[in-house]
Amino acid sequence: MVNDSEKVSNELPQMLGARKSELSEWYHNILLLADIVDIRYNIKGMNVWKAYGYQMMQNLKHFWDDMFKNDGIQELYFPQIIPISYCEQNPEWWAGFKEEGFKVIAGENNEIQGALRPTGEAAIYPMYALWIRTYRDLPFRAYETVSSFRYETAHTRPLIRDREITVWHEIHTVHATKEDSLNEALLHVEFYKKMWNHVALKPLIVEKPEWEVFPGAVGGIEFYYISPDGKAMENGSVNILGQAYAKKFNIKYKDKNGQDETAWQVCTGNGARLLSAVLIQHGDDKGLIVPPNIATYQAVIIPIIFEKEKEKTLESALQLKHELQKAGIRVHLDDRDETPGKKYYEWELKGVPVRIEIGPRDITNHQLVLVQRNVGKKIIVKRENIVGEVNGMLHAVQSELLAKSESDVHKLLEYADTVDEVGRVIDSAKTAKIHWCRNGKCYDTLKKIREGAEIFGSDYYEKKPGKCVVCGKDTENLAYYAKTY
RNA sequence: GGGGUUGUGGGGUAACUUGGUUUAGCCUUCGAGGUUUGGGACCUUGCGAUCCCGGUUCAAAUCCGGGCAGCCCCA
Repeated sequence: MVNDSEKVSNELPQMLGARKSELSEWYHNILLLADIVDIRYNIKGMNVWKAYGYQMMQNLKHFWDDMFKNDGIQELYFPQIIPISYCEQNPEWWAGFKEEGFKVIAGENNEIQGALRPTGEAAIYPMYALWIRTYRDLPFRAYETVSSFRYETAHTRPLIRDREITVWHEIHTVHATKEDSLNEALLHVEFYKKMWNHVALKPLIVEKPEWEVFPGAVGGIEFYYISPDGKAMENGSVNILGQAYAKKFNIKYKDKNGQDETAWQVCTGNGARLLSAVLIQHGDDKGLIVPPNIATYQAVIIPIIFEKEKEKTLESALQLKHELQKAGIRVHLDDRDETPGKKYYEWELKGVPVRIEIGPRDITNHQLVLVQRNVGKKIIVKRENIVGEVNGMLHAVQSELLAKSESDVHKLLEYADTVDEVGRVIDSAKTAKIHWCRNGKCYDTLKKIREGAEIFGSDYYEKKPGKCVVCGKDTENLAYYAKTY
């Protein structure tokens, strides 16, 4: 095998028009150029999924479909419109969404028929109340994958904050006891860990501050992505609902003695936002790097065509494609009549993890050239070993991306033990790790340190004796403070 | 929610300040034909734009108002 690292051009990426360090512009440009979503649909906060991007999203969806269903969680589908009668009967709930809610108007007098679901509970829980009758019906575990609609007033960002939140899954489970519901929540934390691992991302797993848990609920565990600019992005949450919703929606069951009991609930949700974190985390100055697990194409074959041997080369390339497909590798043969260089740049921009070059020289020597996208490593392999070599390279990309994500998170966290230090950490585009006594006053003090920054949670696992960064009180609680998306 | 700012072919831009010889220029992309093809090929040729509605004016991409959309900052 030959090792021949590619030179990285110092020029500004021609197609992309922005470096990774100019994150906002980079992200904006790449969505369109790499065919993820087209943001030019003329409704604020609504985008068109393009085939290349949508396939990635679907690959991710298939992962969660399998994971949930293999654990016995059934998939359901509820209507997108919540009846207006429900909104009227629950004025408190509706008040929370009145401004953020899309209303559905129809009929001769343009009456409000309902609202596009801003969240699933109002569609789902009234039905749960009908379905759940006895302890034998519990646990009841179901999920759906749909869109949610919120008329965001703050500025929208494609896939991160949209008015139509697409490919959004939410699990809603119902249990007989508090203990059962807590166990369920722990299971969902494990689900999400697996999902993040699948896309080679290292999450920060935190407990919500108690006042962000809505009244009556027991608690919440959230997954956060820390982006290269040090900002924190909420990206999946597990809500331990307690009995708050069950009481409101009248979700009861008869126990073994025939007594009515109120149920306990858990819900979780996340969607396309996870893909946005994947794109942002793994991309570089050349474009995207898509983790092989969800890549639309895991490998792309570029035939090196010379006029004399054109047919022979294309035929070999096609054979290669069939062989790789047969081995279960998602592969694309780019047989367009363009120069190879142009194709290299395009597929690098689109983030295909492995490139395979096949030309007359390779055919003669019974070899192929493989290039690994994330590091630019180029190797020559024997033709007969191609399936193993490609799979090996795919595994390498997947694990290298994960390792990089882990080290990046590590680099972006900085412990601070004074308020001044906290400010300095934020100014250096990082997330501050601090001791915090969980007191609201100290929380508010910190909120004033830097505009747009706040404590977004406490480490779910790590505890360590120390003193609150604000008041100096003893605490074992380690919290995170950052600007948030 | 408040403030600022921008809108010109698919993408990036020039002309806008001072309204008029601009047939709205350039780069890129895209189509056709040809020569090519181991890191963004070349030649010939072609298609494609002033966000929408209204106002001022002899005349509007250019000035004014509103709408919609984008971006930035603040809540």
